[in-house]
Amino acid sequence: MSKQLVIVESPAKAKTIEKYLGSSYQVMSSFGHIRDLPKKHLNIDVNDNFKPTYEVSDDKKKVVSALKKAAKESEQVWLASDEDREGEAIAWHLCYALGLDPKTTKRIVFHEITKSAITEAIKHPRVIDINLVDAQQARRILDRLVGYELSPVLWKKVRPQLSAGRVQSVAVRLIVEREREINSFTPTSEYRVNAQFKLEDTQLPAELNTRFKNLEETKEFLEGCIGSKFTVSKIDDKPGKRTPGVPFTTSTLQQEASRALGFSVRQTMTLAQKLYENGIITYMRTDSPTLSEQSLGNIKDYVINTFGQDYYHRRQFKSKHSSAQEAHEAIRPTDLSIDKVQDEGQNRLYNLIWRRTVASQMAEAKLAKTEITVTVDKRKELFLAKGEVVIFDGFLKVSGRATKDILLPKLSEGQNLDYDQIIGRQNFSKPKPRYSEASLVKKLEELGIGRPSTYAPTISTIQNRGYVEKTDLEGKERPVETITLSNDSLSETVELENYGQDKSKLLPTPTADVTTDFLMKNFGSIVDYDFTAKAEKDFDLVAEGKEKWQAMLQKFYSDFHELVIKSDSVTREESTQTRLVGKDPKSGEQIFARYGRFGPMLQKGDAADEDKKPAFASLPKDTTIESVTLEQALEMFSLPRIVGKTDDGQEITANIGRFGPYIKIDKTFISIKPLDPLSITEAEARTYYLENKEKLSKKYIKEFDSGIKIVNGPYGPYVTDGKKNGKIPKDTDENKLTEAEAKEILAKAPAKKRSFRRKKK
DNA sequence: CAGTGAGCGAGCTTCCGCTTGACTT
Repeated sequence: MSKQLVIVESPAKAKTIEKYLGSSYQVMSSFGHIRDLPKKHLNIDVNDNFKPTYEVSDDKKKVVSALKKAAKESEQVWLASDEDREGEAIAWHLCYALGLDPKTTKRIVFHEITKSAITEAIKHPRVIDINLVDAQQARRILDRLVGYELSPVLWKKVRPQLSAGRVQSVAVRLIVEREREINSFTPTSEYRVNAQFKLEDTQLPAELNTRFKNLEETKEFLEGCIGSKFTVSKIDDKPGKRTPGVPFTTSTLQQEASRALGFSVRQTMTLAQKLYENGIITYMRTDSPTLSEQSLGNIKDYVINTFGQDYYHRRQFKSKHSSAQEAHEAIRPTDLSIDKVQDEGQNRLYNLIWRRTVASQMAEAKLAKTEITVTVDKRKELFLAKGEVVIFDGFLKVSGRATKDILLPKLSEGQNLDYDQIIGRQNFSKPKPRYSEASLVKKLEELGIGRPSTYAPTISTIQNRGYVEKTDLEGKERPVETITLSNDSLSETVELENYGQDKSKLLPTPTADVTTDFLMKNFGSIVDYDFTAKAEKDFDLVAEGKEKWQAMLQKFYSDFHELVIKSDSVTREESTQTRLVGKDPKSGEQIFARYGRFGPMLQKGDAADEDKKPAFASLPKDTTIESVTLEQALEMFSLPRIVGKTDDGQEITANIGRFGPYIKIDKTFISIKPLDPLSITEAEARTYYLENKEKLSKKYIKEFDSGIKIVNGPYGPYVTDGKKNGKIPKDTDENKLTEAEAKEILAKAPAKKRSFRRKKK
């Protein structure tokens, strides 16, 4: 029995390829990387040419032993991991884990999963490209060095458990700097003027080609309009066009799914993974917009058969980003005749992919654009009316992009017009927008930072480490001045406009501010926006065999490590941005604002004073280390504040704690976000107390005499004895559960996992 | 979740990139 073993990265891929290759081939998958640097410790000997220690990852032990067994039973092994840096390294690691010779083992690659591509690949095997492997090792080791030398500096200088890395620290920096830009932004305003001209049975809306600096200039213009003659001076007809979008890559799919469907980056990837596993779409982690020749042919047939020859237009695509490795093709349907999938979320995403793919091979939409110019005889400014009508829909037939025709009325040059009304309205400038998950991914891709498989995890990491919070922001109101000309008389009004609302945006926490400042000051070269791009150039030199990876790393590391050593002399006072706010008039003690172990805080008294422990308090709402005043600080030290009594006579106190403002009744803490403990009234506090009581009454379904409780938890009802929790089976009614049954569930439940909570004093 | 924060010091934390489950009590 002569067997051929082909090893790919993805199990879904393995299934498809096996079909194409026939029975003498067995196709297995490695499930991605199989060996890595162990998580604990650096595992790189910086004194011995950066010698790495690799080991088979825990979760890959089973996979590796299965592959080993299959390899032994095979006559020939074919390493078919992806054709990129990581894929080459996977092939190389496989050689070591399976006991194969990396110099002779057959290595094959293909960019698309089609029968012809795969049989062609089998005909042209090569051996592992060790230069490409070395480029991957350089990338891997550099990331480990940066991550594992920089993070401990943060533990010491800023706060434990923090992390830093080539990708995440830049992502955080982007968000921090954008927020600062927004906060220091002062809106300016200008005045736009819009006219409605009267026609027999319709109106002509037009906007003035000039914007005025202030209300006076606007008023002067409108006064000049009184008694003026308005004349159609020019009617300009121009052709226009619209082009379809490029087939999806991971990043553009995430952006479009967010824009059109409101999906988070993670949601999109989970749904896409399902579609891929079911064979509905091609691989979803790709940086290439390229369509395979075979799929181009299929789309061509589909478009011509469905819409006709006029609607077809062939286009092929290449990535604009130099960092792209293009090991896969674009994300597209595997079979265009599938137009629906069962699951609703998957179906919505699939629809997006289907439409984008087909539209990319369709003709441009043709538009007829019209611009009508209206002159005002006493003024040099012009009114412009713009119209746009689709005369050939082309790709718009399937793209799903809404287009609205703006049809202008038929007019002739020289024709005079009367106005119905002319309105001048104040218009404020806006700061750059905050980053959303999707726009952050877009920015990172532009900078060449991160890879398709890491966008979603990176967004999770910066949130889990407490650098970023996904937040909705309430808007504020501001007055907007409007001046209207109607029937030759002017009237001024002031309206209120809502501005500054934001939904699901990434906001930096104080931790992000302090950490970014620290990194910028002491490790500027690492958080530089070009750091990755520069490193990539070096990796390319290694991949081309022009430089040894050890030499490349040595150059990087000697500079980097020096920064690490130098950073040791930064005082905690500096890294925590300690600021003297003032003196307590009562005790004369100094009050500081600074960044503490749990975020920004206030400190009264000097820590160096051995006799007296300093007092601590939270920062008041909407203040920062820089902005908090002495008055505000003193108020915070007056907390906790006695608010009053509950109707059953218990004392209510209010304070701010780790999780924000709260009230306390006996031993119960109740969060009062967004209220302020300094201003909450007794009545408000009582309402919170009652609501809390009601919630608690619903939490416990039943309590047995033995102390065993049936509780309504966030994942469904469960049984607890205080030490262990047990899940109630779905087919059991929690309301009818007997004590004996509850005990049985508890007996079977696994011991509570050890939590990593901090030890209490 | 649970209402801290100095300092002392034990022992812990941490990177990026490639894959898919397991499944929260």
